[in-house]
Amino acid sequence: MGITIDDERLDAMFAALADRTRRDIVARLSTGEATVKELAAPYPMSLQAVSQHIGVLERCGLVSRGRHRQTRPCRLEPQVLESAVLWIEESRRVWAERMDRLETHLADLQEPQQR
Amino acid sequence: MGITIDDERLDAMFAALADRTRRDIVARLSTGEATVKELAAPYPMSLQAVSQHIGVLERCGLVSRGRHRQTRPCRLEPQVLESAVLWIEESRRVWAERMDRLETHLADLQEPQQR
DNA sequence: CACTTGATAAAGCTACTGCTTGACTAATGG
DNA sequence: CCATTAGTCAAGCAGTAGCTTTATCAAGTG
Repeated sequence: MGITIDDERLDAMFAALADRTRRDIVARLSTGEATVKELAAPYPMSLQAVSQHIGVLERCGLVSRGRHRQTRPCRLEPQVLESAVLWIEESRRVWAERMDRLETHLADLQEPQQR
Repeated sequence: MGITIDDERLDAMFAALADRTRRDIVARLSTGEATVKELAAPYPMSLQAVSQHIGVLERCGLVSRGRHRQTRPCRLEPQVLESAVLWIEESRRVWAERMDRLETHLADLQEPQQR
């Protein structure tokens, strides 16, 4: 029971976000579309390397590429970020509930039974 | 400006969560402490492999290991999960704000200026 | 047409990951 | 004391990730 999110998608998404350059690109795209060349400009690596990073983001659904003249404008697809948040929040929820029960239990022990 | 979270920590955390076995261990630990042996039991891999996975989770602050008799009870440290959620929510917030402005702008274009 | 620009494809190289096995340590129990 | 249990350490190996360089393609521009 509980929300089950596709494991392969989570693998790919977390792996994609585990790279600073790719997180940077995601943050940049959250402010609007950009071409590969524009995205590559700030980095000391080749355009090809950045294109490969975008490929990783595209494969896990975080980014999509369109076509306009010779350029391939990239845009963020933020919906899938939701699945990562859902997974994290689920673990935190279970842990928090357990801590609540634990505190209640400890309080019960401390306070002698009133009967 | 805005919240800046330590990049190395995010690298390590997202990389740790990019593995199904490790996500599984995190989920298991959200329901309570467990020893290495207990955590390893469900998996077809060696105890050493699971111990290494726990090491990865420990290095990024998601899990801590205590000592009790011969065992090393592991427990979840869910606070650091917060930084991952914060990073994701920041990108989504920026994107959502931009979409709001875009909608407003499009509405302004559609509706002729009233003056 | 040839040339430039924006981008992908493919091959190769280094470094790291996930796993294995074998050896070791540390605490408990006969 | 020796044996067992729980776990770590270390070496090795196959597979992958992140880059590079070279080559190629596709869409303007002179």
